[in-house]
Amino acid sequence: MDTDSAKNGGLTPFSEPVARGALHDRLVARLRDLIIEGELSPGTRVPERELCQRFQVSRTPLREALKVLAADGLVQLAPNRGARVAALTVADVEEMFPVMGALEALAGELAASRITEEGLAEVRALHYQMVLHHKRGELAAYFRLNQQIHEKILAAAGNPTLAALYQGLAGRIRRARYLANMSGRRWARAVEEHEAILAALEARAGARLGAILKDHLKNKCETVKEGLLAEEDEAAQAASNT
Amino acid sequence: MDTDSAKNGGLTPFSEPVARGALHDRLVARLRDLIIEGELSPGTRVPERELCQRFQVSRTPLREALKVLAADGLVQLAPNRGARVAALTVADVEEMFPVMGALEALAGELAASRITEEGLAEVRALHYQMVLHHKRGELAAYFRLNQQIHEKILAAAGNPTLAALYQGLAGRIRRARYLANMSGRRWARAVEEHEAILAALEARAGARLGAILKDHLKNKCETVKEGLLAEEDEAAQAASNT
DNA sequence: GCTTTTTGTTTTGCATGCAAAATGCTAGGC
DNA sequence: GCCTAGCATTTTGCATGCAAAACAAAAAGC
Repeated sequence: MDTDSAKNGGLTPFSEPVARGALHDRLVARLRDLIIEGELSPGTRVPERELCQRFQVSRTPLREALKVLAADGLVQLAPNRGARVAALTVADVEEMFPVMGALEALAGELAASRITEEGLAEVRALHYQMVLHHKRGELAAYFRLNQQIHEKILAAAGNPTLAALYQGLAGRIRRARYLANMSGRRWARAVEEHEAILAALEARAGARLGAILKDHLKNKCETVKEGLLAEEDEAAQAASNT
Repeated sequence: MDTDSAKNGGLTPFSEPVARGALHDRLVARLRDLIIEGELSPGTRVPERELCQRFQVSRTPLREALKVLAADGLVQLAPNRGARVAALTVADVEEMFPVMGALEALAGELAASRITEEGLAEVRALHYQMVLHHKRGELAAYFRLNQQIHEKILAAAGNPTLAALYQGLAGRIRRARYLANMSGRRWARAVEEHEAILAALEARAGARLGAILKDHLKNKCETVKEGLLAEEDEAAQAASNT
């Protein structure tokens, strides 16, 4: 294959000279998007040279960005062998989900006791808008609101360390979201759980909220796992067709 | 002041040409030690140039190492302003302790159901050796064994993601350990808690172990906080004496 | 005397160059 | 025909060089 025509897939018509801010930080964000969107397939090598040309930057900032992403767990760095996009296996998700469950449960407990009336109102607004998106079957918009709600709760917990850790994990599985096609029943159940979340938050029932969130996350991760399995099957089929 | 005579403080008589492995990785470890040992005071700038001379490396790998440490939260990177050693405030510890509590509680739960008889025997051996060190008043040795026990539990949980996250946080407060001088009562209590930990682990009582660990960690962090407060007072006194 | 501006120095950030390791390929041996 | 050894190419890792931004200090203005 000649350079970049294959992988770009039409998404990036021109070279992308990123604009403002600290270069390596922008690269981190840019690469993150590339990985999440699946443009950089998991398991494949990260073509350092190619990306340099594409982003019109030298290797130094790009390498720095890769280091950061490696620390975040999105890529794996082998000495003298470059970077590979970290593959998100089902086993990985099964590892991550109890951890995220514990973290989000803690966030819920803290948020229940610390959230302001204003914050509560914001969550409520987000919640009902999300419900609306569910009714309309707008999955992407639903996901967006869903994420915002969880972020609000995390913020209300008032614990940046907790938030950072959670966001790190969430970032790693975010890619899987792109291929998660929730069944109608699962979706409805998720919305129900969100009703319970809001109720617990309004009642400021920390322990209960924690338990609900833990459970909610468990279901969410089941969804992710299904999507991942489907992807793996797909990949296996593609391999056998070669 | 001329170059490096002031800050090195006599601790490093010669230049330290580190030996084998990937350079930037070694630098990460080296800098970590420097920060933990307190040679790089919190809040101060990390003298990039100086460290380059000291380690006989160029700025590129050192900068990469700093990026990694920043991702770990040990240093803070300000754009165009370089790196500062992240100060560990009491507020930080108060943020981190509930998170570590949640993580270690989860680790305990998982470990209780997954630990092998052999693993259990290892923990038991470590535990009783630790008790011995307590009786002899050997604080440093006690700390080492203590840490090993927690690592064993973490390993027994069989969840590398969880372990990595916990180790990350533990690494950040490790520095504070260097100045934590436990009172006799606190120490005795910690040992008692460890007795309970071992008992719960042997009984494979996951939930109970989780609760104990959470509590144990709470006390541990109280100790750290006290040490930190003492340090802050010390710093304040030093400042007023200037 | 104090603030403010301007200039000089240091430091940071990025690009480039070069040596070593790894990868892929070809030729030779079994 | 298959495996192995040798070589060429690519890729990684580190060092260095240069421009811009930040920091510090001195001078001008009020």
